[in-house]
Amino acid sequence: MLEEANGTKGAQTRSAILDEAARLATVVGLDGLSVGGLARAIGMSKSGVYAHFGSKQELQLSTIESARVTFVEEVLRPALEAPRGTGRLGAACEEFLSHVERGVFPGGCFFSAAAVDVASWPGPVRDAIACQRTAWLAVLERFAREAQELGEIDTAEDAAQLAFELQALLAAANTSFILQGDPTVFDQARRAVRRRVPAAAAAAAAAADARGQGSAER
Amino acid sequence: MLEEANGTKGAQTRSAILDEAARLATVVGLDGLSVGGLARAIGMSKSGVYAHFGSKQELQLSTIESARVTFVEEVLRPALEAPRGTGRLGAACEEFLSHVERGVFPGGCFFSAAAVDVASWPGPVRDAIACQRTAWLAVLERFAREAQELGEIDTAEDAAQLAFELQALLAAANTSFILQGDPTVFDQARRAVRRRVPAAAAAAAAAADARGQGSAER
DNA sequence: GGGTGAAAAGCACGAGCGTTCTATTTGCCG
DNA sequence: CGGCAAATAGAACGCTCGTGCTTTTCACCC
Repeated sequence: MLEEANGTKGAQTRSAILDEAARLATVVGLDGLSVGGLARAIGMSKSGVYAHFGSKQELQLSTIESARVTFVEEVLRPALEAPRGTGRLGAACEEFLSHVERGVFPGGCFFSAAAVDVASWPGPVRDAIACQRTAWLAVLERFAREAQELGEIDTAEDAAQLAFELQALLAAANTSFILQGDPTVFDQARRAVRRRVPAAAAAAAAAADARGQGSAER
Repeated sequence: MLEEANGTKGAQTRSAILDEAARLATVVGLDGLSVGGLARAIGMSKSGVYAHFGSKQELQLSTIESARVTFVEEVLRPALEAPRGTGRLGAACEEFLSHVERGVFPGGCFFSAAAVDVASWPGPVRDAIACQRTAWLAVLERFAREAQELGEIDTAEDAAQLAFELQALLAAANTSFILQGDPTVFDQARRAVRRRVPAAAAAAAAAADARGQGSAER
C-alpha cells in the first residue's frame, strides 16, 4: 500500500497513536505535543511514531481529525438522538458539558484547548481548528433554526446569535472546570442554557434519561 | 540594593521586559514564553534578561503580575469611572471588549490565553492564573450586586450567575476574534450583554462617550 | 574623575526538540 | 517455509531550551 485508511496492522496502531495524541494534546497543548512525549505515553519508539506522519504538522492535523471524530461520537451523535427542535439543541449543550465532565479528554474540550494556543500562529493547523469551531457553531445554529421552524423558538430570534451565546456558556464552563476543578460550573452553565432556551430544559432531561438506558432502543 | 521595586535603572528595564513578556505571552503562550525569544524581542542578551528573574517560573509569575497591572489600567480603571450600577457593569464588559479589539495585548486577553495552556499543569503559575480569573469574576459579581442594591437589577437574580454568563460572553468574543479575526463577534457579544443586562446599554454607551474625550474632566 | 557595585553580555552545559537515515523486527502471501 | 514489504527501533544531526558561570560595560557617588 502507499496510502492510508485500510485495515492493516499499521493503520490501527496509527489510530491508537492519534487517540492518545488527542488526549495528550488537551493537556500539553497542540504545539506542546511532542513526538518523543507521545511515543513515551504510548510505549513506542520516537521514530516508530514519527514514521506514521511525515512531519509534526501532519501529526497535528491528523490529531485534529481524530479529535473531531471523537467529538462527533461523544457529543454530536448522542445529541442527534434527541427529537429535533429545542430538545436537540438542549441535548447538544448537555452532551458537550457531559463530555467535559466525564473526562473524554483529560484536559477538557479539545478544540477549546487547541483554539487558544494555535490562534496566533497562522498556517494549516490554525485553519483546521478555526474550521472545526465554525462547523460546531453552525451545528448549534442549525439546531436552533430547526427549533424555530417547529415554532419552539421565536422566529424573530437570530439563530447565529443564540448559537454564539450558547457556545460561550459551554466554553466558559469548560475553562472554569479545567482551571479550578469545580464541577459546580456545570450547574451554572446548565442554568444559563435553560434560561436562554427555556423549552430545552425538559426535553434535554428526557434525552439524557433515554440515553441512560442505552440508545439501542431507538 | 538586594531586592526589587526601587526606581534605579535596572528596575525600569525589568518593567520594560515584563511589558513585552506579557504581550509576547498572549501570542506564544505563557509556557511557550522562552527567555531567548523574549531577549530577542526586546533586543537584549539572554542572560541579561534572565538575570532579572532567577528562574523561568519567576519570570512567568512576574509576567502575570505585569499583565494584571495592565489589565487594571486598561479595563478596570476606565470601568470604575462609570456610575455605580448597571452602568458600571456594562462599562466593565465594554472596556474588556474594547481592550481586546484595540489590541492592548496582540493575542487578545492575556488571562484567557494563559488560563488554557496553564490549566493542566499544577503549580504556582496555574494558581496565580486561577486566582486572577476568580478575582475578575468577583469584580463583575460585585458590580452586579451594586446594581441590585440600587434597584437596577432584580434582587432575585443570582449575581454570581450573572457574572459567569457575562464573562462567558466576553471570553467567547475574545477567542472568536483572535481565531477568526472577525470584529463582528464584538457586536454579537455587545448585543448579548445588552440583552442580559438591559439597563446597562445606555449607561455603557454614555461611559464610552465620556471616555472618548479623555477622562481628566472627571 | 576615578572607583565601585549594579546591569548586561558572553559562554558553556545537559536535555529535549523535529527530522533523517539505517537497521531490525514483524506479519502476510505464495 | 522462505521471502518480501511493511512496521518499528536505533542512532545521529543541528537547534533551542533553561540554567549556571565568568567577564565586561555601565551608572552613580565621593
